[in-house]
Amino acid sequence: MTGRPRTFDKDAVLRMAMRAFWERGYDGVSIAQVCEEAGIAAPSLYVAFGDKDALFEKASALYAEHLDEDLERDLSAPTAREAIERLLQSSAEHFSAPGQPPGCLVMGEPRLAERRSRTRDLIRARLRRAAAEGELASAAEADGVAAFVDTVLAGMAALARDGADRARLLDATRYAARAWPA
Amino acid sequence: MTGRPRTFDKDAVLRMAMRAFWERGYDGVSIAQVCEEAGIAAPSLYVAFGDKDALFEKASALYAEHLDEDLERDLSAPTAREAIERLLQSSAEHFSAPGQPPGCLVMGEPRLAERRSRTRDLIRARLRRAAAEGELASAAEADGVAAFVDTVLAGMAALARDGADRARLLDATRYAARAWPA
DNA sequence: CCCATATTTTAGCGCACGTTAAAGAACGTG
DNA sequence: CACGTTCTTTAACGTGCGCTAAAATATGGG
Repeated sequence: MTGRPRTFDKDAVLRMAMRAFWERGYDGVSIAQVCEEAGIAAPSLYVAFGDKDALFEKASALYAEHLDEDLERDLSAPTAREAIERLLQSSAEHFSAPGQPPGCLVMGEPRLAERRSRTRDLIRARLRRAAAEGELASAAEADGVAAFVDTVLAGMAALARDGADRARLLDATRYAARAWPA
Repeated sequence: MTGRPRTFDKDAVLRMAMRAFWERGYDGVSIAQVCEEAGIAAPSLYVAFGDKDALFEKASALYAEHLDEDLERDLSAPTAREAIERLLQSSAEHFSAPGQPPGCLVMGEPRLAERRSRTRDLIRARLRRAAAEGELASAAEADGVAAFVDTVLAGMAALARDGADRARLLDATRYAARAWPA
C-alpha cells in the first residue's frame, strides 16, 4: 500500500528549513515561513517531519553532520598545533562561505548548547592528548589552550554573523595561532 | 498639576527589564513577563517607557552606560598592549560577574549590532594609534590585532552564556595576550 | 470643593503562532 | 473497479503576543 505520492522533495525542504534556522534561529523561523518558502501547506510539513522541535532537530542534525566530519578531519592532524590551526582556518572559512548564511547554526542557537559542549570536549581531549605526548607542558595548559580555542571559534562565528568578511576571520585565526607555545 | 503619583520605582523596573533582556534577549522577554515581575499592569509600563522597542532601548542604554565607561577607562592605558589586556580581563570579569546574568547583553542581542560595531571602532582606533606611535608594526597589523581582539571578546561572552566559569574566561584572556608581538 | 492632570485598573482588540480535525485526491493492491 | 493507504487541501482551534480604549482613582492647585 503506497498511498498518495508526496508532491515535494523532502530533502530539499529540510535544506530550506536548515538554512532558515541557520539565518534566523529557532525562534526567528515560523512554520508558516517554512511552508511558504517550500510551497506546501502546514499539514504536509507535519506529516513529513513532525512538529517544529522535530523539524529543527532534523535540520540541525543535517547541518552538524558536515560539521562533525570537518572537525574530526582537522583534529586528526599529527600535531595538536596543526590540528588546531586547521580547525580554526576551516571554521573561519565555513563561517564565511559564499552562498551560505554567515556564522554557525550550532554556535548561534541557544538550544544547541549540548552540541557545542561535545565539540569542546573533543577539542579538549585532543589537547590533553598533546599534553600526554609532551607537545604541551601539562594537562592544565591543555585545558587553558582549549578554553582559548573555544573562545576564538565562538567569537569568529559571532563576528561572521555581524558581517565580518573572510579576511577578517582569517586575521583572527592568524593571531590566535601565535597564542600558545610552539 | 501633579496627577496621580506613580506606585512603582521606574528605575527599578528598568533594571528588571534590563536584566530580563540580558538573560533571555529581546524576543525571549514578553511585556507580560516584565509586568508580572514588576508587579504592575501593562498600561503602566507603556505610560512609563513607551512600547517594547522603547523599553528595550532604554534598558540597553542603561546597560551600555557602565560598559562604555569601562571600555574608555581600559583603552586609556598608556600602551595598547596594556589597554587590550585590561579590556580583555575586565570583560572576562564582567561576563562572569556573580549575581548578574552570564555573558553580555550587547554581544548576545542581534539588534545591537550597531553598538558592537562602535565598540570595535574604538578598539581599532586605539590599536591604529599604537601603530602610528610605533608600538605596532603597521596599520594593517593594528587591524589584524583588532579583529582578533573583537573575536576573543565575542567568544568570551558566548562561552560565559554557555556556563563557562570565570577561571575559564581568564584562561582565554591569558592566552589571547600572547597572540601579538610585544 | 471642584478641576486639571497623571496614573491605575479592567477589559479586550487584532494578530501571528504552533497545531490539528475533517474531507478530498492520488497512488498500489486484490 | 473497489479498497486501504498516504498525502493534500481547507478550515479552523487555542494561546500568547504587543498594545490600547475606557473608566476609575489619586494627587496638587485654584
